[in-house]
Amino acid sequence: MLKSKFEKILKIRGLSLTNNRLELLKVFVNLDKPLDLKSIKLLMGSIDRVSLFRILLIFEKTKIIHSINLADGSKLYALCDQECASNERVHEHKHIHFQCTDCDDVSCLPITNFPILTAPNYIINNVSINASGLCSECKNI
Amino acid sequence: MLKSKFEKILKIRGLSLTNNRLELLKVFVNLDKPLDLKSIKLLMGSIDRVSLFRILLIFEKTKIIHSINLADGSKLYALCDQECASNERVHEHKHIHFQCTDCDDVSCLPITNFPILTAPNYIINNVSINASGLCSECKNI
DNA sequence: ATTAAATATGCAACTATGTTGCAATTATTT
DNA sequence: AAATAATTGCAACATAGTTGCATATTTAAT
Repeated sequence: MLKSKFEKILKIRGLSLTNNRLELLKVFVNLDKPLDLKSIKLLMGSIDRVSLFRILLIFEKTKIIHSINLADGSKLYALCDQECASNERVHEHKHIHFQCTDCDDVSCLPITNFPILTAPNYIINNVSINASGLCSECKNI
Repeated sequence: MLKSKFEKILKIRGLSLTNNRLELLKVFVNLDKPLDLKSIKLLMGSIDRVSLFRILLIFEKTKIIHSINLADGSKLYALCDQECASNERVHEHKHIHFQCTDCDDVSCLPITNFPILTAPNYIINNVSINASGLCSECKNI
């Protein structure tokens, strides 16, 4: 029996194959954009709240997804790209999360020169940047 | 009857003088560092939860304080400095919130050159930066 | 294929932050 | 000092997130 790409993603990380996990994984892969809990709940149908939280947790631990805390206090969950998943150390993101103030969509900014911060007498190990404004689609409307 | 500096801060913003408001203001002014809700509750004694939230809200609206959403999802409330309070437009912060991974204290980074971000096809209006590492006190221990 | 062991699920119950409506209390105004 | 306006505390609610436990499902072993 052939394994789907979803089943492979779980198997590689040593996670057992369950309906809930496959369903949640499909939601993330098919939509491929950061989602808040409310959207995930809607898309997941009748899963138990606790089970959902537990799967989100284990997906985050095994780097299938990562969570994003925006500057406005809202929280999103998003699929990890290759860089996320391959980094064995701290789950650090050298990308910038951008929220469009028009369409509310959150995406990663295509930025090459991640700013390097220095401050006298401080040792800066981690920098997290969130930006907002108009995305490429909304700026032309 | 002479007005205390706390009473003046409230009066200037057209807020009526109440014990709760004066007490909360004193907490912020005397400690002068970002506080999470748990700490504020402890320091405030027997105030009702709802009243506390309402005062935090009105303090934020009148720019006595601002709230900080850290990259780890935690939320802090902190006194505004002059720049915050004088800015009539969006309550934008051209400073960087820094959390020490050793002592957990949150402070503002003394940074002069706030990085300017550009990305092709995006209009970036607001940039929020959180950093972590070792503060000036902990790095020497 | 069946069974045993390991794991995941759903439920009840709990904590924390945050919100709304309302009656009682406290500030401010006249 | 009285009338008006604003604030307070309470009950009740909503959402995010957690823990313990019995039941159900998956996986591993026979």
